[in-house]
Amino acid sequence: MSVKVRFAPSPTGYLHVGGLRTALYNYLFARHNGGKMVLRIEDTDRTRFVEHAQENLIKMLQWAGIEIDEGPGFGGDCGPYVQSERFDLYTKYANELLDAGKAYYAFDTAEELEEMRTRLQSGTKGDYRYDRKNMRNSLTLAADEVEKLIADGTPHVIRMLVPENENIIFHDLIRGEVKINSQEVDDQILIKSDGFPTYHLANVVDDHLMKITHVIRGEEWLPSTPKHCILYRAFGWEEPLFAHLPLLLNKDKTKLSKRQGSVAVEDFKLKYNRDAFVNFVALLGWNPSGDREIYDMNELIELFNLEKVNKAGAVFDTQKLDWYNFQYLQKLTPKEMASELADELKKREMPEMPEEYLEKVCVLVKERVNFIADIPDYAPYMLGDITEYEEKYLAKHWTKEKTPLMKELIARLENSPEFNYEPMHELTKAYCEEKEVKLKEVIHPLRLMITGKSIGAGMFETMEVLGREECSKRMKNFIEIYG
RNA sequence: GGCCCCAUAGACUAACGGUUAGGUCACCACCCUUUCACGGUGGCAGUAUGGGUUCGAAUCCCGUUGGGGUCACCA
Repeated sequence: MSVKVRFAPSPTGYLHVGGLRTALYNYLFARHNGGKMVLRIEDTDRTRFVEHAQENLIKMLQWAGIEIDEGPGFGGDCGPYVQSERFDLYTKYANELLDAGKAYYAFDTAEELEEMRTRLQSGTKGDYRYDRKNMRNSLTLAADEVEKLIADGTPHVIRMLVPENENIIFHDLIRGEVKINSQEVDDQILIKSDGFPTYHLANVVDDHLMKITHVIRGEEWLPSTPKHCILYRAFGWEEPLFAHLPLLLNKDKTKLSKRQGSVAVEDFKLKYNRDAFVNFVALLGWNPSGDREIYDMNELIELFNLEKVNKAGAVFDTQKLDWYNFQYLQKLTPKEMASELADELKKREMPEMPEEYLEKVCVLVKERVNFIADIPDYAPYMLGDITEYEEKYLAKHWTKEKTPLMKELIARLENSPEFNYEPMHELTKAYCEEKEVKLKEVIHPLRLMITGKSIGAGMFETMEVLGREECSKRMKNFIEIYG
């Protein structure tokens, strides 16, 4: 049987990085096995629906390079792929369970349930499960009474009838055998009083109908998997294979959440290189063995397997992500870098510059920044006039006494036949020998004049990019102020 | 609290009974050097704990401790 997996998010806002990783693993698994990737939108909670969330979800998946084979707007034989459009299906299957005596109606109000919980809580066990024997439902009420309540339009839900004292065993591809006694499983609501299904019902029905072979999802679903198993059994359907992925964690090891930093993929999209981000996320919880760190999408597909997915959660630490960004930044072409830099300039409302020039700037400083967007801060002097001279640097490397020495060097540099690295370097070295000073003695003052900062790329490379005219202007300007 | 899952350095991880426990990020030092980086070399730092099983355990089993997840008419 060919592999078919699904990513089934709720359209409740942005795409969470944890969700993206789940989607990525599903995708890698599907592609590795020549299978299909389904996108299903789980929008059964109408109160949490967010406009445009679906489009955003899809946009982010596509940005990450995750291709969808079946889903809303992607075609496929098992549609529709949006649960709110499958409404009738769930009612039909719920009724099937009702008829088979594997589900029942319940008429309890929110207050009654609340009461029930406080009552159970005060008991010895701390058991919050639905007390089916003492509540208002079709198990405790007479048949004609139930009929009447429904006919009167009394709000009601459908609950699944969990078998008593039965061991629910399922095999998880990552965790091995997991066993839970049905005593621990609640009589889960299948159909809410608004007629919509809950996640559990919709999920099981859809996974079955869509012929999903592997359910790969986050570990937070592990505790409710027995419910799903009970449903598969009640319907007499074959269960898919389950794989519960380790969670992505905050620094304090709790489930990754918004409170402790960005978790929206769109935020990362703004800052990070796509391939760097995917590479990083792929290796959070999975590793193909070996000492390599850099993998492109095709390699990830080729190497991915569920057996090597870890069991323990992984802290989402952006420090390493920054390093990945640096690695991928080095691989970009000058043109790609220049285009990013141009975008950044625009964002900062800085003057536009010729692409050719920006390319040179990027090549000059790329191994000194983790992000292209850092360049305007790292080397503002490449993108505009010098606004200040770093105080400490000035104090350390400049005194008025240096004026004659520097003036003559400036004159020679200005007249260098080629305003390039090599001749200027040679010229300056020769000058230092002649004057019997170390190269450092003149390079620091030069850097000060040209950049105003103590850090930066090689001096003559920097001057070459800036050009003869600009450098000449800056050197003269400096002498005028401090000479 | 009940149930479930998990446990290799600060972080990500390798090891699938036999290694001086390997790699990467971060941090530190040195080399390179024209400052800062890059690069190179080296360093810091780990099998939570107690028992078993075994000739031999990070690896298998049990207990303990610790952490997490989950217990909704949310997914």
